[in-house]
Amino acid sequence: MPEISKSYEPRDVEEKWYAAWLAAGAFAGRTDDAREPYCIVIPPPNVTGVLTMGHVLNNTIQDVLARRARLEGKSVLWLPGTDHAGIATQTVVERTLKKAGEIKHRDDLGREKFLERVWEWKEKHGGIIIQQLKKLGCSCDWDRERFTMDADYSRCVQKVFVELYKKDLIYRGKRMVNWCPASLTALSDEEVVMKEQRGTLCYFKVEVAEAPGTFLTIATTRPETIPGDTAVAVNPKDPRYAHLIGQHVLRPLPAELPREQKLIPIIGDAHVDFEFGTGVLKVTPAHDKTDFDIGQRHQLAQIEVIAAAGKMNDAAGADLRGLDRFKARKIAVEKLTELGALVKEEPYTNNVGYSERADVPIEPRLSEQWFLKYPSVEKSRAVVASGEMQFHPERWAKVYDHWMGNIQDWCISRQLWWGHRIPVWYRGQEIYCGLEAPTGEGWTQDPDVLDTWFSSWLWPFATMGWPEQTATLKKFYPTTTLVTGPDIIFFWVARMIMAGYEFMGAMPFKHVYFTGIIRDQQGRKMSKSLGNSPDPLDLIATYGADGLRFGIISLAPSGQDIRFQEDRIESGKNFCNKLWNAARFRQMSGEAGDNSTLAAIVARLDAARFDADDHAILDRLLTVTREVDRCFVEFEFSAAVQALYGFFWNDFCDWYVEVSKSKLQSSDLKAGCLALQDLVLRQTLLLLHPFIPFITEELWSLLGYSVPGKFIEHARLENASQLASSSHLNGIALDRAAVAQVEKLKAVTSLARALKAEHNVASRRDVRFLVTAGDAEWAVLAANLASLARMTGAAEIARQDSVANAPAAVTPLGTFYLDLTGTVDPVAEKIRLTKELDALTKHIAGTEARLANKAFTDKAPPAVIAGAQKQLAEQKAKHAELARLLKAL
RNA sequence: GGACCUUUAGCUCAGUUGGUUAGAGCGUUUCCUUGACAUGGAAAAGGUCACAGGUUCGAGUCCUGUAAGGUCCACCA
Repeated sequence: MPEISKSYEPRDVEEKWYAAWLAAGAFAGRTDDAREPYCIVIPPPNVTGVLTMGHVLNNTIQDVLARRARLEGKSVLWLPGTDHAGIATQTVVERTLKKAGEIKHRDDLGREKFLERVWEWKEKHGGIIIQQLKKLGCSCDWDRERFTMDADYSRCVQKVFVELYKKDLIYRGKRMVNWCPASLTALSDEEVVMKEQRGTLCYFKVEVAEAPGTFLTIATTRPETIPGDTAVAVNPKDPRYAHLIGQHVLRPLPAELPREQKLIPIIGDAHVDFEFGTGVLKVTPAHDKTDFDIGQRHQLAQIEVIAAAGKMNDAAGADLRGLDRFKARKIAVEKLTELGALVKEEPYTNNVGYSERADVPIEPRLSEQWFLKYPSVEKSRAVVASGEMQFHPERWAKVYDHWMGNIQDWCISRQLWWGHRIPVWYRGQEIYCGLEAPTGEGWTQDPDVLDTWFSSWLWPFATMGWPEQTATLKKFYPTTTLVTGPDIIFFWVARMIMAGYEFMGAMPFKHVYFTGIIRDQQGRKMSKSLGNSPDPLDLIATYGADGLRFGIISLAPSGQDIRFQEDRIESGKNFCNKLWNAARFRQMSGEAGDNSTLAAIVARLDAARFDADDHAILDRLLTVTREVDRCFVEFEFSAAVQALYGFFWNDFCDWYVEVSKSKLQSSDLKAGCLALQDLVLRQTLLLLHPFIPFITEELWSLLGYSVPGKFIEHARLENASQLASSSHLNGIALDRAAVAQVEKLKAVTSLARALKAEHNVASRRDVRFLVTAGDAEWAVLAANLASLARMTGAAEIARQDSVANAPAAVTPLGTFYLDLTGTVDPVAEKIRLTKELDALTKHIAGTEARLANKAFTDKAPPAVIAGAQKQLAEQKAKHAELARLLKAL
């Protein structure tokens, strides 16, 4: 067996094992066995993307789940892939080509040529994030990697479109949509983010045509759309204006129009809030969603004044024509001023919709688009509400339910080139929808493509070969767990559920785990533009993939946003080093580990020869195993990692390994002690493996725990019960008294060390402790004298009947005196003891008061009362001893 | 406007159905290279659990309200 080096160097180990796992086919999802399936489909990252901290968190969790499931003996498939990410990718490629000076606009290339370039780009950059996921250790079945624009995947998308079209769930209509003037495409409501914006509220007056000299004042944030106004609306219950309904006003712009063309009606509509502004609303049905609705109710004309790219068109009039919409806003105000129509301007803050991708204000615009009436809504809503599909944390179920209850039709067409082309053809008034182009002359296909999410929503089954009833679908659908961020609960999760019911007749996953959002120290979301995100690959280079994984999991509490702290990643690395060195110590202490199964090792352990420390560490091992178990059931990964950290560092290394150092001197105790170390190390490696797969695999191998030629990942050398229930450990009769005894020894050690530290001899290893103790207490101490002396750095620990004039500590196993004749400062010692005594006196008073309270003794459960009584007795005993020491000074 | 979340040590967070003297990591202070590990060991300092009421023998934990911060949804020109 090769010698374990002094410190852990992740790089070589990681590369070696990843290659070995791939070579062994350890990640292959198998359909040819009878084991219980466990399946995760990856949230497909954008094909042109690079790994972010969000990906690290999300994919680490998925890998943890997949690897744990493998260790539990399940048949695991983690299905990977990437998303074509319509707008994002098209924008990136177009921008790059522009920068290179190749084109001014994608039209310069034309659709076919441009798409060729996007595919080239995809081939060149598409694999980057996949390689990065491998560096992180992700155990995906890479042979099954899918892409949302693969030929057969595209086929699924088209099939789904055609089916929904035939069910009349997909329809085309001229509607008010969110138009992105930068990308020149429609967007769904989910792709629009509201941003607060400081602007101006502009008040202008219009004359009532039927009553010259009477003016109405209107407040607006968008004076540039005045040429598109086709009415003025007031609330019919508003006493100020109700009598004017049915009359007309003269719209001030475009100024050049003749009077009769400026006349627009005054209408009454309940939507108008008479508290707001002046209570008079200008109605622009072609450029505002609410106004569009009002226009529908009153059959108003729609005058479009802003063209697709956000520039004013001819209808906007001579003054505004050709101007950018924001420039036009200023000019419109100037024009109103010239006309004497401007009343005032005041600063105003309101919310404006922005295109999430292009980050420009969207323009509500009338256009011909395809819409989807969501299918299987009720089932999808009910499955979450009933708890049949579980959200973790549960509260996201409410958010989901609220959205499902207020669901709006989905605008699925996009005026882009990169994406799935809409399978619809036109010839004159004829429309044909089908998988293949219709036969006959003169048909032209709809130029639009589908929203990226219209392909993503099929991900859980389109990746498995649907619509064929493949073995993969049969074995792994519905999948087990989806791990994703709550920010795409509507974009993706909800839609996948609906698609699952509509096309598979079953929910797509049983659990959805929502990770937190990773933020920087100031609480800002990590983003490329802010430059506040560390590069995960740098972190891997510095701390190792295991260190990064351990760190990110440990700082990710379930369901809360995460403040990133690099020192937690560092502590992940340190933990790996600790694990490494504990294994090193084991290796240096004696022959290589036993390579039989854990169950066999346990069977050979001679429980009768366990000492108290053995019982104590087994007790802790059992506890942490069960705790990790619970954490997996409840999706509390950071708690699992913290439990393992505490167990291994404090209970095993700081105590058990330290006390072992004495036992290893004894030929009598050595074998048993090493066997127990092996047991703990094996179990700990198994429990840790899902979180830190590389180092655990390496140590498992270096310690000789492998069955020859196999390793943890694919050997499944030990079956599910190993990990899940620790049933093999349940067979060992743990001695509770021994466990309690070790707790006392730990307390004694700590108090003795503190005593030394307080007297500035912490580092000396030649001090003597004198102990006054009862026979029973001394018996315990005597049995552990060697390790106790080592742990406290004492040359000797000796029993005495009484000790005078020495600093002392009252411990659960007698009073310890520090034998430092001549160096005691009675005054300081007196102050120290008095302080301790005072604190204790207060506690005793508190406990006594509690026990004297009849209400307490009547109503509190007996166990609580007994506990208080026991506590009081202990406090009093300690108090008496302290008082005696003080008196003796 | 509606809903949800958060508020505990200098920082980031735990704290299971209410029950001894509220914990961890990092940071800070002091000491230590003792034969796994200085990526380490030992000890210590540091908290009126946001605030105000209430329920209870007992509240960090349950209820009501308030404040601050955050997220999502809707949106009034």
